[in-house]
Amino acid sequence: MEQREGGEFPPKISAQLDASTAETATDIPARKPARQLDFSGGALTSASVVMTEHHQPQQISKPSHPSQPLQQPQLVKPRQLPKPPQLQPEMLFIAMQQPPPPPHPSARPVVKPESPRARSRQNVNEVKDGTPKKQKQCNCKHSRCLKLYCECFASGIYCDGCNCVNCHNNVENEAARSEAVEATLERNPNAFRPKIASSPHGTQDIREEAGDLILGKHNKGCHCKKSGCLKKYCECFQANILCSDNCKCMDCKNYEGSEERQALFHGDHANNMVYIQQAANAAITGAIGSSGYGSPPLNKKRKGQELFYGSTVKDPVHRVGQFQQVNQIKDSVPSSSLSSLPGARPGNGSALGPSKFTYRSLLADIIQPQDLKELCSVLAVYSGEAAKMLAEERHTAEKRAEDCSESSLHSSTQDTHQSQKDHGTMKPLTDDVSSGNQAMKTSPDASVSDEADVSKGRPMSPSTLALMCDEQDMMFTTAASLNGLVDHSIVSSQLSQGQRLTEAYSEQERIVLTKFRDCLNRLITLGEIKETKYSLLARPDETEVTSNDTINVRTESRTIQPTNNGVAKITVMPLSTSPMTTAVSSPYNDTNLKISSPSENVGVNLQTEREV
DNA sequence: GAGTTTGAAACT
DNA sequence: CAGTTTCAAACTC
Repeated sequence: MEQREGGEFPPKISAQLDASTAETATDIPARKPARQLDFSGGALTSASVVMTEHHQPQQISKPSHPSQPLQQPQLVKPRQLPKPPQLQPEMLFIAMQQPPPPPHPSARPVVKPESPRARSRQNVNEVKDGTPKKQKQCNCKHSRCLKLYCECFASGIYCDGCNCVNCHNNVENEAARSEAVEATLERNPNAFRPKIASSPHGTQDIREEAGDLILGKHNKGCHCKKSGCLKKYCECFQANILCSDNCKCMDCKNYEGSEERQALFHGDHANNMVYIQQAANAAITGAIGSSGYGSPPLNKKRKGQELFYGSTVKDPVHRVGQFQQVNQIKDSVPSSSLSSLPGARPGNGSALGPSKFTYRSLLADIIQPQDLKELCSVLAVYSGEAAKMLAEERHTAEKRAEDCSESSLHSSTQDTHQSQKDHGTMKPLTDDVSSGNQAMKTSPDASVSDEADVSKGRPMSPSTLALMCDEQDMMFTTAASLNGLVDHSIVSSQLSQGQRLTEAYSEQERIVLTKFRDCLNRLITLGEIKETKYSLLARPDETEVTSNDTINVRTESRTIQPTNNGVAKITVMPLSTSPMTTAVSSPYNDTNLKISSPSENVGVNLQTEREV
């Protein structure tokens, strides 16, 4: 209710008729304060002019409308179905013009969401899971929805279906609305521009840096005093960004490394990993807006808790914390460049889009660029050696095949017998093969015999070959050929050179992938160790391991499935949900490695591709 | 759901 | 620019 004012003015301040209050009380249509009225005409012009040059220091560096992707969708109010369709294109257009605000006063306020609150909420509502959702409605009572207090207005959209009173933020009151926009722009040319500085590079960078911290920076900064910047009162917090040097907050706890902040995210949420992963996924996909993180598990703390440091703005702790964040950002990159960053702060440099959460890969410290290079080098070497070895073996096999062809007739019956017997022991053989190049040792001529349809004693069709993308298939044929079921002299003669090459590649690939798998397994183990460590640290109430604690050394199933088309999949399914996501690209053309985490809660899906 | 708290916006 | 008031959302009960 209108405790404070209602239709009454503050008793003591007679002359201080707030324009909006007066207007509200009297219901005078869109009348502006004297100042605004006086300049409305010229102000407009001036405002327009200003718009073209209103670049703020923080935003100048973004000629490419960084936030555009995020905001564009916001401009189209989902719930506006019944409303003027003609409006939306315009808004969209204006959105495109974002940096230079609408040149004409009549131009709808099209502007971008200004209030971080509005922005973040919108984001939440619209992009949470990639599916637009109904936007929250405002509840304005005294602003006629023509001031930035109103989320809708601040977002540059018409009110529609809101719970507001005496709303003028609609088509019917376009004139008043336009005036309000002008007035608002006059006061602050950036009023409708995003408050959170975003990446000048766009969302793609969000992906690229998903493994590290993703930062945004409030252009003006917050001025919180009592919330510790850990409640939604704080614009930074609401936008899920850390406070920056732009902020003038007191007792800020919204900085990287803040215990209170961590408690909020990890605290009583046993399943905090889910949130981490959500954030990671959000960052990766870039699908979530500034608050797409949803509602972080807010620990409803008591007031007393918020006064821990008692220090004022930007206390040393704060600065240290923020600096830590910077360090972490740069961690995955040669760290030499960061330590000397004067006043390095979150959001400095290439501030990324309104991201809400910062996630850092558990492997960030483990995997270094040079490691990847080395790995690729090793794999390349293996590949080369494998090729060499295969060539030799093939050569030997062909020789042997010639020799055997003479005696094959004699032994065919015997071999058949033998093969049936061996079938019983084939499993162990298969297992051996799956673990490495063992198969080739046990069946030197595998590459040759593989290409034959053993059961029918004739060459396999290309389609059949293509189907042989399963390791076990290869194992089977390998084993079968080993048993001499095939008349190599006949089969080999029918093989095309291309098929041979394909098989050779398969073997080669299998060797490389096996090595790569081993490497990944080690990597996973390291990640698990780290995760376990962090999991323990994340427990607010348990700083040390007790006898009841369980340190999860999880097991996972890993399978490797080489295929003939040059693509192999290594699927790792950890029991936990550690968000491992690392993109690996090799300097070598023939080893293009991808490690991704496509599923939300499940696990890691490691994919290895080789461009043949 | 009502009342309180909070901080941005608006204003002086 | 600083101080105050207004406002609506966030929060608490």
